[in-house]
Amino acid sequence: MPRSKTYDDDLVLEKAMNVFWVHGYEATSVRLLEKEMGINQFSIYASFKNKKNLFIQSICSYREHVKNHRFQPLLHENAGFQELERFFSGAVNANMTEISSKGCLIVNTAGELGDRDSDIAREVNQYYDFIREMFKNVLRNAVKKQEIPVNTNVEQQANFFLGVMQSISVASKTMDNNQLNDFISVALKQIK
Amino acid sequence: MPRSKTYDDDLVLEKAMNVFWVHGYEATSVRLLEKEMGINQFSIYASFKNKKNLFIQSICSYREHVKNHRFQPLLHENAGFQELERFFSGAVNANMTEISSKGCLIVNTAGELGDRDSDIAREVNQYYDFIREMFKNVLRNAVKKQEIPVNTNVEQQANFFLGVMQSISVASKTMDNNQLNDFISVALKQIK
DNA sequence: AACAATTCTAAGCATTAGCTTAGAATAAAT
DNA sequence: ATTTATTCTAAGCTAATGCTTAGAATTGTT
Repeated sequence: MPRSKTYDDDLVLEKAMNVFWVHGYEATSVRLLEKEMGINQFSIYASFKNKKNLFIQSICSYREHVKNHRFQPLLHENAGFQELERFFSGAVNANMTEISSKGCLIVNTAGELGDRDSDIAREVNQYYDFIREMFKNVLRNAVKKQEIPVNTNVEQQANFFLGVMQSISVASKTMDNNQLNDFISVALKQIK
Repeated sequence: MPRSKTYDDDLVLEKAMNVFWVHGYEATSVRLLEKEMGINQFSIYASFKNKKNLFIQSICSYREHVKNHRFQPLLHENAGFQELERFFSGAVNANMTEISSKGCLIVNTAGELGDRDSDIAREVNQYYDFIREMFKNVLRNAVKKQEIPVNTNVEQQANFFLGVMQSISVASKTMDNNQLNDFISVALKQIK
């Protein structure tokens, strides 16, 4: 009986996610959102309640985006150190191809909002916990495969690489590629 | 002949710096600034031209602040690896004492604005260049003192520690102290 | 064909943003 | 004491912010 929507929620959400990714939360206006999403303000609020909720859903959308496009090799059952190496060098190359790096949406958010908003902070922490567990699993596999020493402190190394990931997000905005390669090169060889 | 000012430019600038440090650039309104600086909007614009210029001068103020309060041991003629260790563990402890870490104003700025504004980006890069040179000097000293191997790639390690510094700024907002200690512990022992 | 449920358009709401201005207050120089 | 240059107060400017609303348009169902 009702009139049907002329847009797809997931599709416009992904476009919103990209706007937040480029401009950050505060600097993204609803006017800009309706322009980039291709729908009216009314529709935005009808589908996503308000700006903050749209942002939180954008974070979820980003999480999926990144699981499919960046973390996939690391999420394989037997992913080890080789996959970890490829992941970080891939992260640097990804920044090289773009004119100015957007960094990681979640890291950007943590930097911009800190824990000022508890709902958003919760999403950030969930994301980090997920990545820490992913790294831990990869490192355990790497030990099994004898790619890294058996006495490796997996928890410690996972926290280290979580920090490295955050650093790449920020550093890719100011460092050039040689500097970035220096950074991940040192970060990776320390474990051997 | 003129009426004399009732406030000190440097003093209110430092207060402005602190507001930007806590809230970031966009989220800091001129109303909030006049409240925290203790002077009227007119006086702000008379003394600092506009918000952006006030921000840039705040960055300079921060640079001095940090040279005197954080980098001083590293800027000593013969500062070596011991000073580097103390610097990073001190950075973690500084975050521990505060309820929620503010991070580093410059790293926050790089994260929030990227290179969207070229004037601000220039200040950020100047700051990073300064720190890279400082690290290089410290590392050269550390080699001389035989605290680290003679074949250390100083340029590479300097870029690494520049990344580490940026990471601490971001990570201190979400990681707890054990996690942060894991991070700098790995970052430091790799050079041995 | 008429109905009913929902989407869309476009205008408008109050609030806040960065910034400016007119005029009173002040203090050093004459 | 008057002048004069400057600072300060307080009000107000335009534009943008997040969000809402009234009403026209559209669609599947009856």
